[in-house]
Amino acid sequence: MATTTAKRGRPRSFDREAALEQALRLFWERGYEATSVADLTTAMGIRPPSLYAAFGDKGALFGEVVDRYRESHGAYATRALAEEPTARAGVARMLREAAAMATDPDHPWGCLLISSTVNCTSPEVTGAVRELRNANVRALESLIRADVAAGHEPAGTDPAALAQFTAAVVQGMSQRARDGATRAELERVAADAMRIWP
Amino acid sequence: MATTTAKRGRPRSFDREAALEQALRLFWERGYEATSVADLTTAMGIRPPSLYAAFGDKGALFGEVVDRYRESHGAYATRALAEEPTARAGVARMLREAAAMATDPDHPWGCLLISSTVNCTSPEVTGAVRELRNANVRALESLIRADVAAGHEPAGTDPAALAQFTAAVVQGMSQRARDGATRAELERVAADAMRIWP
DNA sequence: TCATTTCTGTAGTGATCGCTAATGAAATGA
DNA sequence: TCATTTCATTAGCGATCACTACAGAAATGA
Repeated sequence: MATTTAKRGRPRSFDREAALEQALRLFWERGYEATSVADLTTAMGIRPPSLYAAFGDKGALFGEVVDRYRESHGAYATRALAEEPTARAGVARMLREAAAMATDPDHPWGCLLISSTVNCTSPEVTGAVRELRNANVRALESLIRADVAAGHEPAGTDPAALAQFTAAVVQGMSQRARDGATRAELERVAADAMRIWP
Repeated sequence: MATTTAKRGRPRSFDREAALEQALRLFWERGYEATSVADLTTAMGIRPPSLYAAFGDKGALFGEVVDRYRESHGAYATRALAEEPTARAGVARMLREAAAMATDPDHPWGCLLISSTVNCTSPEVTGAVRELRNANVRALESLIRADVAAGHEPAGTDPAALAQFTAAVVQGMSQRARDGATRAELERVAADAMRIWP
């Protein structure tokens, strides 16, 4: 594994996790393609050979950044859907927290999974992150469908349509945050979006 | 003006409008930054000096592309809001047509004004197009406000919130289209979004 | 102590970026 | 005809792209 601690030879002189966090911030703010390896090494405080030895290449580093993002800043969505008693309550909480996350002044605005691979020339990178987004839509649809089957939602509920609508709103909120929309404005968008539930 | 016909000297040997349309397609599909001048000259069928003589530089060419887009593929939104009798009817039509436009197989998916400058390193280009988006939100808010004042919408209507919500949905639909959402799926999103109107 | 292993810093690689100098070709007006 | 004007072509500018060969430095086990 890339994260195992070396037992022999000269030890790494930088904090791998701290360097990864710097890379995450940079990719979040500028996107995959617009972030150069020179930008990364400067922000991470290391030289190119150290980056390549520790992370492979730019694409593999971005892959680790995506994983780290999903387990940290992006984990609120999975948590909201898993912890709330119904899909409806989960989506409401997810949208509410998305408004707060996307406008948090402590980190770049918007969602890394949504913005960082827009206009990316690498089909592999673009496709991998797109697949994560589309998988999230399918997972949400399944969650709603299960809730309808269990009688937690009205029989007229359309799981696919609700999932698509929710995805569009979340992704639109991310873009609006990048354009300067405030947390209050996006919380209002989130609350309005919930009114379409049957 | 850049569009006036030359009266003396060797005439231009290519169709400026046709070349501009090719540039529009490329910028629409790949975004501003990921489209290189070499890509552009190949698609436009000209050599770099001809591009620079006719359009200035890459940024100016993109500016003309944006203008052309707003007057062609992007004009449906302004038309919808201007031609329908109420803001509500205008927004409903705009969202419906946005679903069709964003998934039209005859051109790149999504909206050029929304996607082409995401992750762009030029503050001028990014800022100019962001301002167009934000101006559209403000214009929609004013339209709704005027409609409320004229009694065409219920007194409880919140123009700013409705404009933000509509902007988020439109921008989310563009992103979903780029991820492969179908016209029918986005038309359903558009129809659902209208249900939040009072 | 010393060979082995792994990391770090210097200094690049070839490719591509946006852009342009220089020259010749094709039109005009006089 | 012929000077003038404008465009097209070739070729290449310096800067930056992702990435790496190489050598020295710092740890290990024997």
